[in-house]
Amino acid sequence: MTAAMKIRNLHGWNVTYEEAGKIQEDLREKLVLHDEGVPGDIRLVAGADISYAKGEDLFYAAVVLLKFPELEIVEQSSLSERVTFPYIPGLLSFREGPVLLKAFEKLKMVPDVAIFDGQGIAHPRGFGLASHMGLFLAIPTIGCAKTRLAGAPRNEAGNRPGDYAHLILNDDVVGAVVRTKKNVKPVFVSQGHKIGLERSIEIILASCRGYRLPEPTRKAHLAVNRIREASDG
DNA sequence: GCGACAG
DNA sequence: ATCTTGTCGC
Repeated sequence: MTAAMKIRNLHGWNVTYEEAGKIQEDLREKLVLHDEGVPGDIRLVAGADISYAKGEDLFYAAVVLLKFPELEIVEQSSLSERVTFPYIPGLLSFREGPVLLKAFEKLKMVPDVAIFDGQGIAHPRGFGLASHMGLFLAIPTIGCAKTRLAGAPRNEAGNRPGDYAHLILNDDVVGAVVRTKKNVKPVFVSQGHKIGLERSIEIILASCRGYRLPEPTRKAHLAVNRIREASDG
């Protein structure tokens, strides 16, 4: 996870909102949207999440690595850092990306695929958080968001776990609304980088254990909140 | 101008 | 995302 550091330094995160949008448009062309480098037999999946107190700029980030398909935690890393970039729909990666990348850099093992709490290409400029992280980490990534940012489901997803409906944006399939649990709102899955949609959906479903959100995301969420409260905040 | 808007 | 109490449903 060290190659990412060079790329990030070349990139630079101190940009205007307009420049950020332009960066996304440029980088989206570098995305690989098919299963490339994704082992046929995945053994390690990563989940990452951020937590912070309202009105505060101190962010806590945590990444957990789970053995797959057992989904047992085998490694995790975390850190806290000041963040000033505001939350702007469509530019989330510029706010949460830097600290998330640092958490990944502290890992000893490299995951076969990483799941992020946000969109992959189901984004206004086709370059959401998961895509951004995938390009910088140079590993397969999947976006698994709790709500919609862009696109519209072609139809309503069934109510059975595993049912899904394609997400359409500008006549393109950019993801899927996936039911991970019966009678519970579906999640928005989209490929981030180096992976295709069908494989992304398969991995998300195989990562669920009775809850709406996949285990990597849940575990990272629990971990980061546990760390934040233990840090007096 | 109006509505939408990941976390 | 965070804050926050109770409440409805399987």
